[in-house]
Amino acid sequence: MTADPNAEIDHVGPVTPYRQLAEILRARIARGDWAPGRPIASETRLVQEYGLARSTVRRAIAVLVDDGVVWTVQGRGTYVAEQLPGEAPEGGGAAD
Amino acid sequence: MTADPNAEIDHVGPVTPYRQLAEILRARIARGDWAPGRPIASETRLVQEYGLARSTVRRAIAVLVDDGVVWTVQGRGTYVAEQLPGEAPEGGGAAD
DNA sequence: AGCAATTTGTTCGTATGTATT
DNA sequence: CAATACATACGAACAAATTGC
Repeated sequence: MTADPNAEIDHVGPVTPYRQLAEILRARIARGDWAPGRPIASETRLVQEYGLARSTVRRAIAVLVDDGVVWTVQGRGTYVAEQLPGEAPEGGGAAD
Repeated sequence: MTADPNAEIDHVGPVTPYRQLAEILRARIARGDWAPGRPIASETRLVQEYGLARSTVRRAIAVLVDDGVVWTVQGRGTYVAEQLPGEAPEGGGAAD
């Protein structure tokens, strides 16, 4: 079961905001909001979009970095991995 | 009697973790792990090193701040005091 | 070369809720 | 009930890297 990419943050339920955001971002990437090799929204942008503190946004992103879904470059941004975890590398051919 | 600067946190004994950490850090400063005027390890680092919650680490540091062993600056770090409590100021000369 | 804007990295300050002792 | 400990969240300041002018 994947998260709803259009979901908003629920500050009441049992799931913490940073976990919610991590799954939302994961869903948005899977949906194609940001293509592999391209940067996702900046932390500041996500702060504004989801009404969370930057530290919370960073925590959510850290989850995805840990999962290999994105990687970050200081001064540049956070990029979607070329090979998403669980995705087969390009080229459908069988090995030699 | 001073604490063992190489000690780890004992979650079983009667001495609470934050007090243990305070004494360990005090011992490490006395030993010279961090020189006067220089920053000690960050809270996050200590959290990882000692397997404690940040709030517990902060509580330990608060003890040392209270004792004048260190002082903290938001956004910068926690610094070892130039004149450690109980230490005579430099220069052996008599006062004027 | 310098400067400003943007963006991520790091750090401490504070508060709340929950659980344990 | 009080003290302790942990997880989470928001806030603020500063540092470092990148980019464009």
